[in-house]
Amino acid sequence: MQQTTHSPSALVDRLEHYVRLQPAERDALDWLERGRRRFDAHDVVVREGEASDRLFVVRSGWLHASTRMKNGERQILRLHFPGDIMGTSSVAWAETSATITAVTDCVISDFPRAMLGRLFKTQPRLAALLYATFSVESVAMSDRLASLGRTDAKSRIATLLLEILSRLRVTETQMTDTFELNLTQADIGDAVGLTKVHVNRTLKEMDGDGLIAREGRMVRVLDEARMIDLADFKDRHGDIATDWFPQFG
Amino acid sequence: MQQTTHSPSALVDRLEHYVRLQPAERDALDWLERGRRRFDAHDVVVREGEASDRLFVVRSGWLHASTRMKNGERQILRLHFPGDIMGTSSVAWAETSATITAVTDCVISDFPRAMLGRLFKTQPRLAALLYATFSVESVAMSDRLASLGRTDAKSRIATLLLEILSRLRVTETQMTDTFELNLTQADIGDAVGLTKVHVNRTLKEMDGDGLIAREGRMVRVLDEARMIDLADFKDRHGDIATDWFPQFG
DNA sequence: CGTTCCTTTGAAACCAATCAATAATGGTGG
DNA sequence: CCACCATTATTGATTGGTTTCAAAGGAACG
Repeated sequence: MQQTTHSPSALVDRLEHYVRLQPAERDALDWLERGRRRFDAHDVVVREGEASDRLFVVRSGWLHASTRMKNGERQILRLHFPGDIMGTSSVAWAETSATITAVTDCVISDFPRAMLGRLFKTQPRLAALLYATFSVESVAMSDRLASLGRTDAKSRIATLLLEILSRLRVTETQMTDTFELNLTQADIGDAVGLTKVHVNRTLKEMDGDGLIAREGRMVRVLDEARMIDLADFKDRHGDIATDWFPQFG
Repeated sequence: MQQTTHSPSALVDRLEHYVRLQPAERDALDWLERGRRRFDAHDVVVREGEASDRLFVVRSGWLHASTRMKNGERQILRLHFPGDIMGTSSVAWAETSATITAVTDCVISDFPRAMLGRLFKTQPRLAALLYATFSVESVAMSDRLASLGRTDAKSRIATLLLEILSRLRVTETQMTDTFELNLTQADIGDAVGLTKVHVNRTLKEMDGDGLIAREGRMVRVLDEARMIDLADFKDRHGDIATDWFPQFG
């Protein structure tokens, strides 16, 4: 089970990782997390193609966004962790573009997109911050695209593991090199474009290489430097530029 | 060569495809396109890893954003057409995350990210619109991710061709089923994660199937319905939801 | 008109998928 | 607490889509 933060708002926690927020800004964000909803692992939060004008904030747990293809195969598009905003395609369309599924038991909040409109009006600095974090996500997705398009199985899985590790470290400051991998091997395959069989063989190989050690669902990254080199990994979850943001107030 | 619009601003053109803009909003956008710079085909606009605090607007021509991997391979991350904003990773970092290269001769404008900050403050409705179009791009990238991860060569190339066609139709209203494909087969391979050799064989096969017809660089989509079915293609460049935007003024 | 880039084609090798089956694991109810 | 069931992990043999290597035409350009 994920450890959750003790702040009233996971989103505030995540964003304060980047900038110090004003009380009024914290208030505005807290509004986005008024409603709490609980989901069990494997529950579907929203289904691809459903009408929705809502966005979601992850308070605790892991989820993923996926799409189902005509041939029956599934592609996991992104993983979501505490502090993430999900369902941003709702800002562009009346229907969701992906299915959001709980990976672990989790707690999420949801709010209507109109609330985002109000926030853009009243809190321009927050709007800029949301734009910047969206950009971070977009670049992280580009990294994954390059990983799928131009690297082999071992590198793809290494990229995924490193990305998870990096993202977890944002909200769990005490994290080191071990974490609970809440995904099945089939899930991993759907995330990186491989079959579960080949994921299994590749994990075994990485284990044998001394890159990782596995014990049940716990994964320990034994040689992070070598793995970063193997995957050509770039950590996108460090600091971001905030100098261009409009002044508060 | 691409036909360019005759409006003073390609960005305004593209955004008015979604909402009717106020004069003050058009003015604000025009500011982003003050500086004009011309590039020849194959010129590099910015290189991955370079320091930059600027964003770009495409006025005419095609470009692409790519990244080079340690093994020497290249992945084309996205294509850019007139009206697109490029280099958005500058809103998050001091260094560019991708190399932007001119595919054709082109004209682009650039502006510092601080100008975006001012726009977020003074034009919240435009900020919301930029957020929404960013979301469109992000979903289009998700589509490409699923295409690379879970479909074969023919479907990947079909997806790419349909995406180009769809995007060109946004700014070139008279477009039908024929366009000049300004990419080499090696470029196409770098975009969809295949070798140029296999791209060649696959295009030939699609030609033989009656899906497309080629004449030099001109590509005609002969059976768009079948191609959409083959690629499981979703057109993301239609209308977007604007109801949640804050009121102007 | 030569040079360079791009396209096209063939043969062989390879990484990952498929097919098939067996072991672990975890949760559930009696 | 244990038997049972469903899910997940693991392994082997085979197939196949794509890459690699190599080389020859074509097209564009100065």
